[in-house]
Amino acid sequence: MPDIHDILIAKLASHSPLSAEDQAALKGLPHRSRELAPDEDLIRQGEMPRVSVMLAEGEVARYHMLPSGRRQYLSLHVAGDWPDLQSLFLRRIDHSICALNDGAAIAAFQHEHLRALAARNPPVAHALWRETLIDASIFRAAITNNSARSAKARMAHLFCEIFYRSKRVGVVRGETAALPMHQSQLGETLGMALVTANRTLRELRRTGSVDFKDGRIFVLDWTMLTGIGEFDPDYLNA
Amino acid sequence: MPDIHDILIAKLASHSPLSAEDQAALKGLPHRSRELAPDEDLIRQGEMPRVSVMLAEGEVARYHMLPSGRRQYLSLHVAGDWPDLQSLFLRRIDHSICALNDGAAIAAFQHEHLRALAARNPPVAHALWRETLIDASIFRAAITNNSARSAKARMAHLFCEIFYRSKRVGVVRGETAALPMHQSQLGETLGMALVTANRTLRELRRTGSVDFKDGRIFVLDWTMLTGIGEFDPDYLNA
DNA sequence: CGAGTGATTGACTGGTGTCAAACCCTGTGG
DNA sequence: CCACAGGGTTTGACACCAGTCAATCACTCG
Repeated sequence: MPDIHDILIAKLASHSPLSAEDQAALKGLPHRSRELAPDEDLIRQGEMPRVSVMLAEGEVARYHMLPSGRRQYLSLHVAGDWPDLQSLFLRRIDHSICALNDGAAIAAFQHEHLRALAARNPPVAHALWRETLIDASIFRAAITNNSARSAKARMAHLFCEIFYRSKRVGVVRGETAALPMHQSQLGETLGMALVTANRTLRELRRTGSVDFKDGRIFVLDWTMLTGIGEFDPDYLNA
Repeated sequence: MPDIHDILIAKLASHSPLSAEDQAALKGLPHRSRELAPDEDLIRQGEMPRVSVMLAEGEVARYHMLPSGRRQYLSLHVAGDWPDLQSLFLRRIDHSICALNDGAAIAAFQHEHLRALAARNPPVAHALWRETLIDASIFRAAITNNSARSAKARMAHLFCEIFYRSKRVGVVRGETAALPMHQSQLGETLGMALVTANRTLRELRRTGSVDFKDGRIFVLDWTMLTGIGEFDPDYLNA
């Protein structure tokens, strides 16, 4: 497993300036690492966690569970992401987070340690705060994607986002990125039925811009794909 | 116009503990107040604002503008909300915010003042941070609403949320709350065409649980309405 | 080789979008 | 005071996209 603190600092430094002193303070943060079993819930809707985790490896997803049993995925996370940093200042968490397959490893940081560090080190606080704001920005993009775009554009946009974010943290191999989901889960992310997800994927394949199989995205024509999905990465950088 | 600092402190104190000292510090924050013209954009997509605003009165909405010209509303805001606190730590803002009608008044706080106060006063920082996290929680609810619910449930859920949030800040008169939108805008919020919004509203009226006209929601049967919309306010409190 | 899971396709139905017209209300001007 | 214009709402007709049901195919695993 790669070094937790390296990932942590690389991620925060990628959007927020951190002095050597700030970085040292982050390195001093105690944490507990562990691997997640496939499908294991890291946090469940309604819980009041006392730790926040950074994803060190693999992919996890946030989701809502509706009364009907229908699952709605809210966002996907790659190495360096803090999928539940939201819980640092929310009493009760409104969603669950699960590992998508068997490669996920996390580092858990106690809320009290994070809060104490944030209180005495404003640059670190700002970096973590910004991390949660970029999350919010991704949520906004998802509202628009699932509400205002055609099925084809929606799926293309999702592929673009995951590929782009994976590339930024260096987990893209060649022109393929991991998206360890089944087509039914793709549907539960994009707000469409399994059969529609399958047919939409067929349409996307026909364009020659992208493929998706065995839980991986294969980008064949990035320019075309971003065009179909109206993808503009501005919202990710912030 | 009501006193800005009263609204500010009431709102933050409603979810975060603030000592007398914290409250005094907030009262010391300089700000500029002004009214917004109907449809006036408070912030535009792509800008890099140097202030964040708290809404003192009226209603404003965030939205994305798509290349096609289609508008997607992301969230609605009532008195006490900080619709663009997100910009405090985001370089470039990915969405616009506009006044919905002619009653909106705002108080603008300079980013540097907010950051300085947050740096030297952790409880205030936490309160503001939490404010942005509750925002994110509302975004998540919108993803699920627009992706996984029927048109009828979707609209009912929106009405519930606006009514509930309006009630919490004391702007509900009788059993009606302001939602100063046309049906076409309702559609652009819920991801449906104008005609569908109109027909969905007709269905909701038939249930006898709610009415919507002249930019106001009329709640006739709260229990039925929350049932139709699967509304659970947990995500708002946090 | 059979069982099980996920992907794919077909047939059918129902919901949603588009186009278009009629209606309602309000403000304006003759 | 009435005629008219304009914006918003409501309704109808119709096409089409998307959901459901169901069967088949492909692949892996025991």
